[in-house]
Amino acid sequence: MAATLRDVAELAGVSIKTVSNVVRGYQHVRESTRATVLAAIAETGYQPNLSARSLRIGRSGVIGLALPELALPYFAELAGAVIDEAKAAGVTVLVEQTGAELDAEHGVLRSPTRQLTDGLVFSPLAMGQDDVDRLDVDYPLVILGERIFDPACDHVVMDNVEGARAAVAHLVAAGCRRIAAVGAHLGEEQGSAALRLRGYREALEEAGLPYDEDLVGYVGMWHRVDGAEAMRALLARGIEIDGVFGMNDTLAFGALRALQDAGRRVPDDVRVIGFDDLDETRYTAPSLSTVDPGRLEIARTAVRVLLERIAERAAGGEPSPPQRYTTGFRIVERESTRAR
Amino acid sequence: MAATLRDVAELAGVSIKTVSNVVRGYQHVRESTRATVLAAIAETGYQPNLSARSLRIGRSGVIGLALPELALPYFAELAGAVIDEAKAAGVTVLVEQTGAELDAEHGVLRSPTRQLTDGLVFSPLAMGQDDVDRLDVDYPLVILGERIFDPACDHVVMDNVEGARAAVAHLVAAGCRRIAAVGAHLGEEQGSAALRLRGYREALEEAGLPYDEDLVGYVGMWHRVDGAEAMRALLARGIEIDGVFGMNDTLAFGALRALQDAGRRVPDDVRVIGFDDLDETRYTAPSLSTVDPGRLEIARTAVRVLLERIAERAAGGEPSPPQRYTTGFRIVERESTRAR
DNA sequence: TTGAAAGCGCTAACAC
DNA sequence: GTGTTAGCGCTTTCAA
Repeated sequence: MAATLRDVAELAGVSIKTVSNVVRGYQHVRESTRATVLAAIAETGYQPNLSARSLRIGRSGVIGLALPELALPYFAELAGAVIDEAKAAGVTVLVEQTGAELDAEHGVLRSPTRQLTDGLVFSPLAMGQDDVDRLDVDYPLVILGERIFDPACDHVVMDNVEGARAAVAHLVAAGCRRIAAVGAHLGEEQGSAALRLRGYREALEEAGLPYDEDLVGYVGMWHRVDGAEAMRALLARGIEIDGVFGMNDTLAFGALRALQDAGRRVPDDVRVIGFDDLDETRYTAPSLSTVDPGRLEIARTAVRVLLERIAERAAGGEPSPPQRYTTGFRIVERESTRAR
Repeated sequence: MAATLRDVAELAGVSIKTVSNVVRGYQHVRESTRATVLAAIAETGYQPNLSARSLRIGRSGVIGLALPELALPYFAELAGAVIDEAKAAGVTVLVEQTGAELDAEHGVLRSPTRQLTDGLVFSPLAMGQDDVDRLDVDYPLVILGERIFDPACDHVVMDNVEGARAAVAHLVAAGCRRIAAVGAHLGEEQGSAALRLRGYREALEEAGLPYDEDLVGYVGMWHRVDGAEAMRALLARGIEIDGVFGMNDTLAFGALRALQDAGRRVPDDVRVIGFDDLDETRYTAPSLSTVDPGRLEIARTAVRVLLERIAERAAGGEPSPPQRYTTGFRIVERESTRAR
C-alpha cells in the first residue's frame, strides 16, 4: 500500500502536521526536524494523495481542455501547447473530444468530470449564439477561437474576420479575380467558418470584386477530405477560378490536391492560401501560403487567464468581469501564392 | 456552493445513504423514494464530488496517457483514439507530453499525477533496455509501440520489424535496388527506429541487396523537417537512390518534398514509402504509400487491457502475468510506389 | 515550532 | 428498504 502522512509521521516520530508542513514547504520547521522527516519520506516513498488534498482544499490541480478532435492537426498542435503551458504552471490537463457535435459540446460543460477539474478551456465548434447562456457556468471557463457575442466568461479569440480578409487580400494582390472560398458552413452565423466567410466577403468588396455564391464551397467538417471534395465540386461547376481561400490549412491541403488532380497548376493557374500555419503547409508541393494565428499565444493566454481565474476564486472576493483577448495574426507567404 | 449528498438528503427528507443508493443506481430502492430523491437532485443540481468518491473508493475514473508530443500527427491520432475508447468506457484521460526526453519519460512514471490516475498508457521513445526496471511500478501500466524486452507490465506493440520489412519488400518488388532508409537513430537498439531499421536490413538481405551505411539517414526526431533534412543530406552524397523508406509518414512527407526540390520525380525516378497511414499521406502529391499499423486497434487494446488491470486490482487477488499484444499491419499502396 | 483534532463529501459495513 | 456511522488522507485552526 502507498504510504500516508501518518506512516511518515510515525517513522519520523513527529505528528502528521509536521510532515504536512515539510511536504508543503512551510518555512517554520526546525532544520533537524525537516531532515528527519525528509529521510522518512524518502524511506517510505511517500507521495501525497491528490484526491484527499483535492477534497480538502477544493482544488485538484487539473484543468480540462475540450476540443473537437485531436485528429485535426490544428487542435492537436493547440492541445500540445496548452499541455506544455499548464505543465510549466504545475497543472495537468484532462482532454475531452466533442467531435464538434452540439450535444457533446453541451455535455462537456455539465459533465461530472467538471467536478474533477478546477476549470475548463473550451474550444466549441457547433455552439452558436443560441447556446451562449449555457456558458454561464459556476466554474472558471475560458472559451477559445470563436467570437460568440458577450459570453459570461473570458474568451481568447483570433481575429477570424481580419485574418481571412488579409488572406483574401493577399490573393487579390497576387492578381486573383475569381477567388473560391472552401470550408463554409451552411447556415452558420457565429462560428469560425462564418467569420472567415465574412472576411472573405469584405476583402472582395474592398477590391471591388463581386461576391458569387457559386465560388463558395460548403463542407461538413474541416478535414482534408472535405477540402478535396469541395474543391472538386467547385471545379465541376465549370466556372473560372484563379484563387482559392481555404478556411483552414487542412482544407487548403485537400483543395490543392484536387486542383492538381484536375490538371490546374498552382500557383500558375490558381493560387491557394490556407489558415492556421500548420507544420504540414511547409512541405506540400507547392508549399502553402497561410495565416499564422499565433497558436502559441492563444494557448499561453488561455492557460494564464484560466489559472488567474482559479486563483481569484480561491482567494474569494468579487470576480472581475470577463474579458476578451484578441491575438494577432500574420500572413505567411509561401509558394502557393508566389508570383511567377 | 455546490450541493452535497447531505443537501439532497435533507431536501428529500431521507438519509444520505438513500441518496447515494439512488445516485449509484442501487436496485433496492422503493420507486416513490427514488422519485423524491431524483426530484431533489434535479432541484439542487447535485453532482457527486469525484475527489471525495475517489478518496473513498481508491479509484478516480481517470487514466493517464503519456506520449512524446501531440504535434506529431501519429500521436495526435493515437491520443484521439485512446480518448474515444476511454470515454466509451466511462473514463477520462489526462494527457502528458514527454517530448521524447529520457528525464521526462522517467518523470512521468513517478509523477505525483500518478496519484490521480488509476493507471497509465505510456508510449516511450527515449527509454531503452537499460530503463526497463523503471517500468516495474505499483500501478496498472500499459506500454505502447515499443518492443522493450520483457517488461514487468503489459505492452501493446505493432510489429515494427515485420512492418518495415514488408514496406521495403514492397519497394523491392516495385523494382528498387538502391533504397535509402530515413529516420534512423544513432546508437539506438530497442526503439521503433532500431526495429524498423532491422526490418529494412532483413528485407534487403532477403532480396540479396547489400546493406550500405551510406543509404541510412540519421535524424533526431521524426518530424517532417527531419525527413527533409536527412533526405537532402543523402542526396548531397551524390550516391544513386531509387527508393526511400521513411520510418514514419512525416519523415516520408519531408523526404518527398526534398526529393522534388532536387528535381527527382516520384515515383518515376524514386519510389517512396512511409509508415503509420496518417491521413495526410492521402493528399500529398503523389500520395504516399505506407504501412497501416492499425492505430485504432492499438488504442482499443491498450485501453481495454488497462481497464482490465484496474478492475483486476480493485477485485483483489493475484494479478495475472503481464502480456504482450501484437497488432497486425498492412501495406497501403498509393501513388508514390506505383509502377508507371 | 509542533501537536491534537475537526471535517472536506463520499461509500459501505452494519443495524434496524 | 432505509438510517447511522466510521473513515478514506489531507489541510488547517487552535492550543500548547
